[in-house]
Amino acid sequence: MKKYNHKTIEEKWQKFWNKEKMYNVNTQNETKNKFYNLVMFPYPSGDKLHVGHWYNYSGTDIYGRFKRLQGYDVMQPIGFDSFGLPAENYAIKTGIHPDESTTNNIKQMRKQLKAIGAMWDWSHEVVTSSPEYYKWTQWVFAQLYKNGLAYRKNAPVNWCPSCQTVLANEQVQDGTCDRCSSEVTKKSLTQWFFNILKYADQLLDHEGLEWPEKTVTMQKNWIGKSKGCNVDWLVKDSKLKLSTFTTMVDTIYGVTFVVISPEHPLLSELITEENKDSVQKYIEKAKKKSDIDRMAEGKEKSGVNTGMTVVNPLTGKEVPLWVADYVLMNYGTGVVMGVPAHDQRDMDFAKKYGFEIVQSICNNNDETFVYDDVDKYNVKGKIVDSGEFTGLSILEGRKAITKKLESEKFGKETTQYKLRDWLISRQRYWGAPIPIVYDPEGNPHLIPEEHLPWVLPTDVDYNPKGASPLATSQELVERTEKIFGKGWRPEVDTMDTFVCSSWYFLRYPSATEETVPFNIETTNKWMPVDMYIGGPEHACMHLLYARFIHMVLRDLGFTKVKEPFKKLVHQGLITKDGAKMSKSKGNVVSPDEFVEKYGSDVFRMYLMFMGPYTEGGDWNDQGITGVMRFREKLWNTISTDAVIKEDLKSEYETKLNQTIKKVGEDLESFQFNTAIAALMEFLNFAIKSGIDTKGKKALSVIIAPLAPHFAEECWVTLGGDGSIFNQAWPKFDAKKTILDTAEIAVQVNGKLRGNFKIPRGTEESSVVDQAADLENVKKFLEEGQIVKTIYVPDKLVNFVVKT
RNA sequence: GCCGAAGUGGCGGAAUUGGUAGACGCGCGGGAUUCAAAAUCCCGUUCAUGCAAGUGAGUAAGGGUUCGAUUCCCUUCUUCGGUACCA
Repeated sequence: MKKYNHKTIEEKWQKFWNKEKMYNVNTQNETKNKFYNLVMFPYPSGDKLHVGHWYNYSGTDIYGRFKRLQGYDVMQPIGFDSFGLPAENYAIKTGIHPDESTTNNIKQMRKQLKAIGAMWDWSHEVVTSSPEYYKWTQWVFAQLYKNGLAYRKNAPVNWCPSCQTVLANEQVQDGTCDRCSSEVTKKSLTQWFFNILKYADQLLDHEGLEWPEKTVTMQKNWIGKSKGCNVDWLVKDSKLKLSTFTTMVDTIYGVTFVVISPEHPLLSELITEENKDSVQKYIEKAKKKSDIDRMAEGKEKSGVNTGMTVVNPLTGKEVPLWVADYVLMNYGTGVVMGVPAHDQRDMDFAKKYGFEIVQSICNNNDETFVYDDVDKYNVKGKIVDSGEFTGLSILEGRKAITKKLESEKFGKETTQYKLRDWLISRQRYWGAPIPIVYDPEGNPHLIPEEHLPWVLPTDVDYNPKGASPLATSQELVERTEKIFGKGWRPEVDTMDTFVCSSWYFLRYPSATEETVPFNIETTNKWMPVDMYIGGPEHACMHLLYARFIHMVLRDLGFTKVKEPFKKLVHQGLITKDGAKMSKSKGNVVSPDEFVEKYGSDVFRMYLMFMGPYTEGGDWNDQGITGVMRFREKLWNTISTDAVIKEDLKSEYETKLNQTIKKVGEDLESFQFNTAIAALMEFLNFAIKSGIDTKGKKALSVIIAPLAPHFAEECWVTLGGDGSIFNQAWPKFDAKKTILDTAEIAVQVNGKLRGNFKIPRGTEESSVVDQAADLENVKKFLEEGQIVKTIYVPDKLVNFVVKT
């Protein structure tokens, strides 16, 4: 028996896999059972890989290797999502070009990714900041543009007046700039949008996707479709009309005020002279507050009177028009009808400013209620004090009132979404340039495909004053004029990095192709992604954007596949001392020292043994010795000759079959912790019973996804041929997974009083008799009369005794 | 505020079509081995009580359904995550 030297052994096998190109997939080849195993690609940060990445990629690789052993042609690509803010900030700080720092970080991370010993297919690597990739990101933009899905409109950005620059949300701290602490304001810029709303209904349909229920719910809530009614209110002494959106038009007789958002474009025309000052002040104050600030103030409402009144189209009643920042401009119409009797927020507002509270609906017990759950009350309540509609059920009333409003042209049934169109413009340097140029009249034109990649200029000031960095490039202007003519100007904004990551899964299988973004035939062969693994924080952004872009390209005929990600799993978060790991907190745990000391196999097994994959957990290294001991014992057992003890042979068979079954099921469902526990249990038994070569081989194969280098070494030690990953997952005999004896628990009134063994399948009467005969059971049975006996075959007897 | 998830030994965690709570591992205690230590092996390890057999309590707290509840229902508390006051 040789000593197990993880360092040389792991190095040896990584070299072997590399040399044999074992995990490089030729996507041109025919395949009957492809398996596209995908993990969300990393951002190449200067922090390098931490244990959280290892956790993420270990689970991915375990699943991929498991699928390979099950006979699938597995493709498990990796790449880098390399455009983004951190590299740009680093450049501003150090003067090092983002391209240089990014390239260095990628080099570092490649090395670390290789140390995992994962079956990455490096032949299909993508780097989103390379011209070879972003050329096609620009092509994606072009497809949307040509099909009317990309358009320009004004949208506000965070603006630091002191730095003269646009700030990301994360750069705004309590309303101030995180660099210079001056107060951040809003500035309106013309920006590019993708019309994701057009796909809202399709995105709501998750049919056929094997996704966590929670994620589907989150996306549905994010899209937030709701049916309701727009109602028009005439403004008294004015020619203006205000439209409100409501999902509860049935309460329109209970309206006692109307509230308008401080950002509403018509607001300036809706203030009486005497209220001008106070409203102006209020608007100024609201402008400075971010949406998060507004929310942080909790239930405390604020508002101010415009002095105007509006007219209820059904009752003719005049109600006051107020301004309040609890009304958001970016949802509905930016104007809300106030129904304090049945809406909590309106109730809070009315109580604070003394508005009348008028009931217009009640439940079936004639009680009033706050209308916070549409579905709950649809069926239950009815309309009261509402003229001709009184007495109708809420649902009937809603229909009747909508109909009346429509016939009198004061309203219209409408559908609203919470989802907004996707703003893709960024006033940043380190991103894919938007492939647009403007003619001398300022009209946008798509840059023809022959000029792609429309390369990112290098002669720029990363920290410009007042405009996007690309605006400082002389070369970009010259290039534009040279190609398009005098007076033509380039677009200077770049694309949101989410655009880069919204189609990379289409690029992977075709990554070696230079003339197309992706080969349609290859795509139809390899898509959809069969398993997609990544953090739950991407539920509403990346996972929605990627589905959207995929749907657009699908509708344009580039793929026949309906949805990009068939199965989805979210790994849990690994924290350190309860906090997310970050350089700024100084709690980043590097995997490198553990890999050095224990090896990749032990380290990844330990990470997986910490708990369920989807839960994550707080990092500590206290238990890693247990996994280390497990590997040592397993190595000793496999590399030592032994025979199975005669008296334990049948139990051994059962245990082995049980373990093969259990480990297979657990790997399939990402319960790696219990898979490892089952392997440990089997090893503990095998040390007692002895194990033959057939058993050792089976054991090596089922542990291979978890400890790939170790398994390879076991395989050659056992005289196996080639790589263990060309073996098949062992079959188990279902009949042999069940022991022929069973243990019966005996309860009296549900309390355990004893147990005994029976041959499986013993007759009920016999088991009950034996149970009643146990000394400790007798004692309790004598205390009263047996009124009932419950028998669960091969499991339990419960005597119900009455005293 | 709203939405979602989760609370089990000293610690990480296991067990749910309702059927013996604490698998597996860490740690700890005892023993073997050793001149000694490390490593390794064996035994024990939810708490209380008892020499023991056993008994009582116990899965965040309180109630309910049931012969039987970590598992189902209601209420409350705590922690974590998400958040765009969605009319």
